[in-house]
Amino acid sequence: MNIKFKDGSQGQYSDGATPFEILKAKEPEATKRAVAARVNGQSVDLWRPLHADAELEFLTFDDSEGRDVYRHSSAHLMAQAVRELYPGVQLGIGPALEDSFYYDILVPEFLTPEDLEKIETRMGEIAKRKVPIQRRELSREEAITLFQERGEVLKVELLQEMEEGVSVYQQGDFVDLCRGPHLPNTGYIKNFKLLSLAGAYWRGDESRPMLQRIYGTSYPTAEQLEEHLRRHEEAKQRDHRRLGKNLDLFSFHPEAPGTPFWHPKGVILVDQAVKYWREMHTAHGYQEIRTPVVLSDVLWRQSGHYDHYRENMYFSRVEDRDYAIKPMNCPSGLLVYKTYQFSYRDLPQRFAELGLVHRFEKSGELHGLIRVRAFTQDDAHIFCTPEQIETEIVNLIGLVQEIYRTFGFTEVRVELSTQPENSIGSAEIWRRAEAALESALKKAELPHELNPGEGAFYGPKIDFHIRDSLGRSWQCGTIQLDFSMPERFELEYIGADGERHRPVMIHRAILGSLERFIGLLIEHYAGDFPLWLAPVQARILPITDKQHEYAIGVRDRMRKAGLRVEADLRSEKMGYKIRQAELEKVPVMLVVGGREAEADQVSMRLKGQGDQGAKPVNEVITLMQNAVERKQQQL
RNA sequence: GCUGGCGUAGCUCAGUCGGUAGAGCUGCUGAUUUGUAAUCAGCCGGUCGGGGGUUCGAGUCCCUUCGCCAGCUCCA
Repeated sequence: MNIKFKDGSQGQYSDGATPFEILKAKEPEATKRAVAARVNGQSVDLWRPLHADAELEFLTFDDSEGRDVYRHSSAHLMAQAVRELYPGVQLGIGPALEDSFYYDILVPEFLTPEDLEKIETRMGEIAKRKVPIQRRELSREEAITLFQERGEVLKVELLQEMEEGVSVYQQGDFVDLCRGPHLPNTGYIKNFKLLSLAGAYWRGDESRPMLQRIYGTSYPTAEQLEEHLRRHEEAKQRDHRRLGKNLDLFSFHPEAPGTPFWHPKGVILVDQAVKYWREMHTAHGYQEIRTPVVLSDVLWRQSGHYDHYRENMYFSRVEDRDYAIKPMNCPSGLLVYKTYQFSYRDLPQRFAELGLVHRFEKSGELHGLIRVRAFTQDDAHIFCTPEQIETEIVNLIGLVQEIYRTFGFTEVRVELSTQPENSIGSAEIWRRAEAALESALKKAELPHELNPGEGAFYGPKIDFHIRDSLGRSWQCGTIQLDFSMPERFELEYIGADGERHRPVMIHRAILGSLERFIGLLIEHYAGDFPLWLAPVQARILPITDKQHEYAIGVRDRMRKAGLRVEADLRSEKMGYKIRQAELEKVPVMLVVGGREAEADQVSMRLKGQGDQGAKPVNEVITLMQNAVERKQQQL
């Protein structure tokens, strides 16, 4: 048979040759790196015999597909070790992740970290034996019998939902239901580490039993494994909860779980972000409103929140009347709109609101600033005619991107979420709304993923996601198109024809939650904020107390110039004061000794960059003002 | 909410087998007057998350409750 290779070459091989044999004949050295093959675009085992002409490619750990094979086989190796060590276990599923793998296992006894060590040791033994990993293709019936005999009820359940023609992989006594491909033998898995242990519902369903999920990672070389663990350690250092405490930005207290207490430095961060946000919104034709936090339950019944969002809401009852604490700002926006009589000439109307909303979250879902129970949405509701939808949304996408860029976020994932099960509005309305969002995304040339069934209950949405330090992705911005609320609240505008028409409503947030956004911002910059955001922009460090008066003078001049400046007047050595300022991540340190005081100068030291030499005070002020003005990432 | 883990001084953490709670940093006082990442000395600081129990005796063992962490589920 004739085999074509990716490099353009081709060769003749006898029928039944495996990719491994072909590679060995062609390029013996490369067999060490190959983990799987791709035949006519489909990934297969290196030991799968070929029987027809084909295009052949080899996958290594450097390909994401090859990495998945490596991790997937690692998961099998781990499962094999667990089965050998703990009788009576049942396997769930065990896929590869981006840079790790896991296996969900039903274990009669709870595993402990010590168990992980035992499992690791056993994995090492099995790997050393280089146990061949073999594929077998079975009928569904045969597979069900096989797993039933082995007491693998979970696998049988999976099989019952699968199509005819399945494959299993066997290594020694261990058999697993799996599509593959896999490594040729367990000896390929050389460097691995089991990372953590957690519960996970079987098939992600709260009502099903909880399995134990074991996470691990594996690499071909020890250096790569070390590097992975080091990166993980580093990521922990930039965790916003840790930095928030160290940098004195905010605190949490059991008296109000899930709601941050902002400290003075944290407030500066929030204020700077809001100041910029206001400038941008004014420039883009928004007007700001401010509405109540506690509103009558009658309103929430009318809006549909009572029926569709009640589990997440807080309620209050006074003087025999029921109130709800707002989980969203939209109903208030609608009430404001209704106080006006708008003509088509007045639209679009863009009402922005920094609204404090409360949403009840189950205790286990809270996470620092990123997942809280009370947060400030940088909300806005745009009321427009149906014809204006596309332009509005395309412009909005541009605004979102510009604002993210200013904060240094360049890696943003975009999703289009469509009608959920629990929703209001007719099928026709949903179809129109979804089509409108799709065409706006197309026009804006924004690559995006589809997230079916994840829209808001009143309309589909475009979501913007940002990753945290540990690689978890969080929704920030959102653009939601809503034909239903205007209907429910009977909004109107007067058209060119003199008749009453119904406007369309766009709900949108860019930062999403101020709290979440600041949390992600802290992690993004690892606390090293650009000058315009830094809570303390400069600290003046006099060498002896002879310069105190001069230092205070410089500090006050800089403050009058609009800069956030402190002076460290403690009787400490320079090295100590610098160390403190560096640890507190103050971007600019200004050392003043006798020489500087004499010449109206300061010695400028930049955080992480060291001494920049003496400069006139006015020059430093101008330099810093410019960096703030331009929102420079670096001074 | 669920599964598992963790709560000791303001912070980071020790505390063995159940036998009188410890260190460093911070803070305070004093000395020191310092030139680019830790000057020295002394002092203060604790209902061991809360409540209950076992015990002659509990930071340590048991129950319960609150909070936090990882993951699951759910969401900005």
